[in-house]
Order: sequence, then structure tokens, then C-alpha cells
Amino acid sequence: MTDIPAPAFHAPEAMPSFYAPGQYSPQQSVGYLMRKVLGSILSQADARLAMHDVTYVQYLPLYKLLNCEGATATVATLARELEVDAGAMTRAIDRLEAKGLVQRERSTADRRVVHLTLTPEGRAVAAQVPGVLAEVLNGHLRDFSHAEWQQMLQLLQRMLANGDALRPGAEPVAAHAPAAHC
Amino acid sequence: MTDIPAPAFHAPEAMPSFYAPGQYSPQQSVGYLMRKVLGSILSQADARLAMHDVTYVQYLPLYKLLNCEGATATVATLARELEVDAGAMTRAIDRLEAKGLVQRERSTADRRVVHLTLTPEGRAVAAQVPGVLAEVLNGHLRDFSHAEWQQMLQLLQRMLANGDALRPGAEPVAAHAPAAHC
DNA sequence: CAACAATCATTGTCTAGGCAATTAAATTAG
DNA sequence: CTAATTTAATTGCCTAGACAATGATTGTTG
Repeated sequence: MTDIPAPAFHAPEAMPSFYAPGQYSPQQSVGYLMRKVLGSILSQADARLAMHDVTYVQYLPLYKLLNCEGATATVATLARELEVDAGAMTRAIDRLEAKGLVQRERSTADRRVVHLTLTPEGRAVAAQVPGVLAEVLNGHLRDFSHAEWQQMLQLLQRMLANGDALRPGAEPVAAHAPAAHC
Repeated sequence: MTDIPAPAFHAPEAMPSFYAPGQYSPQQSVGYLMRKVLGSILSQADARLAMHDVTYVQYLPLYKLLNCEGATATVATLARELEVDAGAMTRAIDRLEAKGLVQRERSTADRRVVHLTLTPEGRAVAAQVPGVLAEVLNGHLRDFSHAEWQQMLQLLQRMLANGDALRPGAEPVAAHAPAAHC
């Protein structure tokens, strides 16, 4: 509604003080709560994919590979799209290759790159990922109205934009899309 | 307040489908957005405490120790309060001890336990933690109204409760407090 | 009191991410 | 065309958490 309460006294516009050094309650901390919620989502997704011996970190590359079947994905593109370190991705692929879910194949056109392809088993596992993710997310939102869901997304996006603006670097909050696709 | 529960129309009660296996956009995923926001919070808190050569993982124990100054905190109690593995806490304390921020001291009363105390340097670093955390959180909420902040907390708490209810284990969502204090 | 159970701290082993350095290959600039 | 730059993939080193096993100590129960 209106902004009656909040920042106590003459807080100068931008930058309210929801949190102060003095009192702190985990239940009231967006950081603590988000950490818990994320942990819950990950552990449940993990549990449902454990039968395939893959963890939440390993099935994301699988999922991406499935979506980009013919697009000749590489370690670098996967790392960029999933926003993780290239070294970490190399090692993740190591584990997936050891399990026989993906294959490496050196490119002949550009001999620096290594194309990644799913094995039949990898494709079978990857096919289950989107459903599991959707289920787990929907489960965590089961008493949400459509409007509440949308507001949650909006609030999160604003927090993200605020975080970017706070960072010394670039003010241009504009395009924040990971470009996605393949 | 009252419980204006929400679930919109005659949605077949529990479990809407906000997410479906088919289409998926990171920008629309609460999981993706929360991961990004949390990452932003952690990296900013990290940056502001980097001068003391401590990371976000290391200053949480320091903060707890400061709050429980006389309470003779131990590895086990810290691990429980911060909800991490005891082994992880042992190693975290190893690093803090190596930096001269905390001290171990075997208890004489119960020779199994090791009491932890802050050194003067450790106390100085710990004293800065609450302010930095508050600043970073407030920064991410800078254009939020008090009502929006409260709603964010409420939505997160509901997601957490939904996650707990979904888990096979205990339905009693009741007391979810980490007990806190010392 | 003696066997059993529980607790505390620690240590391996595993997965995991960030950063830096390295090597190889391709692209661009002079 | 050669030199400098850029990009790809990998590897080593660090922090970090989860799980399991261990040893030491304390508490409980028959």
C-alpha cells in the first residue's frame, strides 16, 4: 500500500534501512530465506534425479545439450550459458563422460574446440530434467496465485537490478539476458 | 494479519503449473533468479570484507562468536546454528585460526569439546560484519517499499514451507526457527 | 559397574566453483 | 606474411560443503 512505516525518520529517499547492524533475525533476512529455499529446491531436484547418479550440477549441462542437439555445443558455450567457470565445466564434463552420458569429439574445422554430444543414455537422462525441474518449482509454489508468482519474479528481478547498479562497474542495467538458445 | 490465502480461482486446489517441461526461460524461473540474487549479495559482501582476507563463509562464524562472547561456543554449536556440516566447520575454524582470528581451547570440564574464542583481531573483524551485511541487503532492496519487503519475506517463507511439506519426512511445518541465540 | 549408546572433534574422500597459468589454434593488425 | 592478440580447453591450486569413518570421552541402562 502506501509507505507509512518503513525507514523511520528522515531517510533521504533512496536506500531504506530494513536491516540495521543491531538486531538481526534469520527469519527476517531475505538472504537467509533465499538460501534455504534454494537449498530446498536443489535437494529435491537432486533426490528425484539420484537414480541416474547425476547431481543438480550435472544435469544442467545435459539439459542444455539436449536443447542444442545439432548445434555442436562446446565446453566454452556451456560455461557461458550456465555462467560458470570454464575449468569447472571441463571437470563437470569429465564426470559426465566417465558415466557415459556425453562424448567429446575434437572438431576438425577448428582444432581448438571439442564438440559435445549426448550418448543415448545421456539423452534419456536429459529428457527427464525439464519435467523434474518444473515439478519441483511448482511444488514450492503450490499455494501461490498467478499474481503472487508474477510479483515474486518482479521483486527478484528488481533486487537483481539493484545489485547490479550497486556494483562499481556498469550502470547500464539494460539487457541482462544470458542470450540463451544455442 | 488475516489469511487471505490466495490460490485464485477454482484451481484444482493444490499444485498449479507455472512451469511446464516445454518452454523455459531463465528470466522467468524463480530458481535462476534467486541464484543470481544470492550470488550478487554474496559477492558484494565478499568484496567489502576482502580487506580483512575473510570470505563470506568465514565471517559468519566470526559474527556468531561475537554475539556469544561468553557463551563458550564450540565447533558443534556453530555448525548447528549455521546449518552446515561439522567437518566443514572444523576446516573453516582451521582457516580462521591460521589467520589468527580465533583460538581453540580444550575444555577441562568436558574433554571432548573445544571452546572457541575470538582474538582481538578477530573481534575487530567480526564487529564490522553486521554493518556490512545490513548495507548489502538494504542496497539490494533500495527501491522497495516496506510493504514490498514484507511481502517478499512472506512469499519466501511460504515457498520454504511448501518445500518442507513436499519432502517425504515430516509434515509438521511448525517451528522452523534455528533456535538461534547461543 | 559394565556394556551400550550418544556426543564432540577431527580426518579422509568426493563433488564443486573461482582464479591463474599453460598450451594450442585461430584471428587480426601491422 | 609475420607478430600480436584472442579464444578454447585443460590443469593446478585454493576454498568450500556433504558424507562416512574414527577416536576420545561422556551419559545411560540393565
